Amino acid sequence: MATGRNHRPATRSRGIPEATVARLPLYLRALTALSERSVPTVSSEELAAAAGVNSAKLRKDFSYLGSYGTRGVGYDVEYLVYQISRELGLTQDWPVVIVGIGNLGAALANYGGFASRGFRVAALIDADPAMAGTPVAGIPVQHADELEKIVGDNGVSIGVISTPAGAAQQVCDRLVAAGVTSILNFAPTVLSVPDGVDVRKVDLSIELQILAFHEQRKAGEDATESSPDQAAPPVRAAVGGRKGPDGDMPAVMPA
Amino acid sequence: MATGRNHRPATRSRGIPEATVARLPLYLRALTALSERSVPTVSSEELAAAAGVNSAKLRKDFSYLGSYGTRGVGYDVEYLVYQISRELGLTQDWPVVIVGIGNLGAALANYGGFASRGFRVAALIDADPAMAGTPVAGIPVQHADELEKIVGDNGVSIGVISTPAGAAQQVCDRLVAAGVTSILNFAPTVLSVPDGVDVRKVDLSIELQILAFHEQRKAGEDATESSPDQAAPPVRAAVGGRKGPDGDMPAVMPA
DNA sequence: CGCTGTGAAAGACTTCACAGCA
DNA sequence: TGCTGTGAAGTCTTTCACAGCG
Repeated sequence: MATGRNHRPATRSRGIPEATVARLPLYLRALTALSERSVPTVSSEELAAAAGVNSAKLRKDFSYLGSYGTRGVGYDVEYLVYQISRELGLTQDWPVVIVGIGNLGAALANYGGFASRGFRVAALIDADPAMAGTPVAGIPVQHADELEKIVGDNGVSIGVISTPAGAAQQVCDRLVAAGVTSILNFAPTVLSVPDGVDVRKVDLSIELQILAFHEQRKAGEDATESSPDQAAPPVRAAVGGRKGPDGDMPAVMPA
Repeated sequence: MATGRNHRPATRSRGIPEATVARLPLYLRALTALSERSVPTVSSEELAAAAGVNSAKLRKDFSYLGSYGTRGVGYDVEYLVYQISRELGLTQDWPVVIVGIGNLGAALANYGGFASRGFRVAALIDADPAMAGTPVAGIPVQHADELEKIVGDNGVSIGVISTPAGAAQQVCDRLVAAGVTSILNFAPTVLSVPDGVDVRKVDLSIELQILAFHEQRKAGEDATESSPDQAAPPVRAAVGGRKGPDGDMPAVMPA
């Protein structure tokens, strides 16, 4: 999923597997909920259920962090919250900027899940001068001209891009030039960045397309693909002799 | 990433690997951009760069769909757009409902990436009666009481949940009871659903936490973890003898 | 000759199953 | 006894490298 650099390319000794890192936030969320309910300890089975994974996976994941459980008992909730937070780097403060304050940017600015982890929204930035000064989620929007100054003054190393696709690469370049080394990209574009900069992306429509794929499968299990296609299947340019998936292909193939 | 059912649990004959399915939307996006620029053909190398993957992976992915390229030439852009769309089930119309019209719900309603694929926002639903009737992105918001009727009348099989975490499971249950079999969940909760229902989740803060993890790594490469922790490391309840990751641990461990 | 399509090898991740400690 | 921690096995994914077709 990450578009950024390859982590742990060769050595891989004390490194935590990427798949495990990606699940730590899930565990943390489940543990935080338990903590709020003052639950003192939890078994791998219970915690796994709360996080939506299976217990073997969870135990294996935790084994990369160290031996933080007690055999016959389970895990101490508070202690584990701390250990995972520390591992994820959430015991320190991360100032972030959000660039592009449309609906999505506003949603992000308002999102409680940032503040409650180590993230502090240092600034909201938008290219529209009309927005400058308007507070969103209690934070005044600043003009894009200020970007470099804001990043520098606040020591921002993480930037969030929620601009339209067309502006994303340019914003990205400026963020990187100003010193940002991690970027979360919501714009539907592939960003190119120099080595040493991490990019992760969230594309709102990709997940939906994956669901559609599986949904189609379900529907196709009994009825053999109903509904006439609305777009005429474009016949392949010059060459012939395509070999598609032989099974379920009605009258779509260009002879 | 998916919280839903296991796809292709045993048989795995004509199935496309899940990892490939997850990349098809990326290829589709890159191809669509090429198509708009009227580029007729593209090599695996070029397309891979545009999609942010490597070319071997791309060719392997396409090999699961069939032999749609021309050796010595590359892929026909239009033809490939069609084939991938079909494979993903995007040649048909997918009515979706979005439940929870806060900032995020509004952002989703306005998001162009849905409509341009096969997705049609059939309705926006919110629990707040004050919002009923207000149009968002040109679509009037309807009250949650109407949920079952809307889903039934429109034959909705995909639902998007952008409510607060507390409401998500309940909304999910109602969607499923009304006939929805695929759910995209933006609320930071693990949803439980019956077999046969797919859930995918997008958690805005998880990606940020993963970035923080890597960012911390970068910072720790030279200086050995500065800044005094703001929260006192909670000492483990009763038992002692924890064995953490030996290497980089300053004065954090509970003796 | 150039680029696709694909076996085969390598690598990453998950699951199993049980030894071992509290 | 009960549950963690973990080697080992199994599965999925990526990468290599080259045969083969246009």
